Amino acid sequence: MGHRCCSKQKIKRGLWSPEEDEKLITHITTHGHKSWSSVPKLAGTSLSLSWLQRCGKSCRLRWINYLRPDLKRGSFTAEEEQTIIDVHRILGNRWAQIAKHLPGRTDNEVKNFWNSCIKKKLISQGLDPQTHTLLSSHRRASACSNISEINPNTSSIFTLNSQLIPNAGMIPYNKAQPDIVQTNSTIFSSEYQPSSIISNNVQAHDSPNFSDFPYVPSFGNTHNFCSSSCCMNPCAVGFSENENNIWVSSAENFRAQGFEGLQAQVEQAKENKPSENGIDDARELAKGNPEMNNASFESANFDFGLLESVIASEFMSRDLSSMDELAWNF
DNA sequence: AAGGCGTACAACCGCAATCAT
DNA sequence: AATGATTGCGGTTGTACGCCT
Repeated sequence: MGHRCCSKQKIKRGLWSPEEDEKLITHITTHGHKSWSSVPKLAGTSLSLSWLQRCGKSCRLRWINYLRPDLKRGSFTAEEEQTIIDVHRILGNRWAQIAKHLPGRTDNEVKNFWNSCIKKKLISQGLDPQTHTLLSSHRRASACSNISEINPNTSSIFTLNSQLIPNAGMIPYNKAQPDIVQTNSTIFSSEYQPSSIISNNVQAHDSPNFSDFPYVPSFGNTHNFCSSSCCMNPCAVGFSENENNIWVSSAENFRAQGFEGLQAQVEQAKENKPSENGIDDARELAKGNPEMNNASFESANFDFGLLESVIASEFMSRDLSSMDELAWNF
């Protein structure tokens, strides 16, 4: 066994001893590492010790993951954890890329933390750790069988459904400021202040004419997001063309149509193009149908953390040419 | 006290990309 | 251009350690 690069040599494996660490640190800090394959032979000689019986690959890994002076040791903070989740939602298992957003952390560390902690946490919240969407079992469990029972006081013809995750950073809608989405992050409050929201997972439970209706127009200034009838996981989110509107889709719709399909629907509605999915109705609403604008949305809840993260990913794809250029300003 | 088990994390492996010749 | 060496990466394994019975 052993590495091909050093199969002829007497190579030690397993955990590193303090002496081995010392040899490697001394060598790297004084000579650097021009070639990792030559490091083992050179390391130790300056201390009049025997050469390091490790292969270059092992030396490199030990230095990068453990001995580098700029590493941040200790447990991950809540902010780091959230960053990992957010970037993972965008990039997937690209640990090296994710680690670049966490100064002092290595890809190995991030990967281990993901596998040992975050993964389990997401699963316990009913989220698929790979797709970040609601697991099918939880989706079924959270589905509302009778919305009017849950929210008997609402007069709304629509109920916007979502699951509410604790500590997701939700702040109640502020009537004085007509932007409907507020979070405790800077993404919405400083950069974008959307004035309305479009959803294509709205259930028009009182009107059979709107049974497959895909959009909801402006919420207006008098509605909030602070009550409790819910079953939608807003997994796909995007901005409309003028960036005053956000559209939100359920996990089901996202899978069925993909991001671009949903965005196309929104754009189609804005351009007055009829479609087979009730877009004519959406168009009328978007133009300001007063009956619809009077609809109450007192029953809507959102997972703002998730919403924010998905929108963040939309920022990335719009503003940056490459995933590698992700720049975070939290 | 000792063995079993689960967890966290360090380290290894194989592969692909990149570099040097 | 071809080829071997090196580097970087993600998946997987191994090991130390704490907890429980």
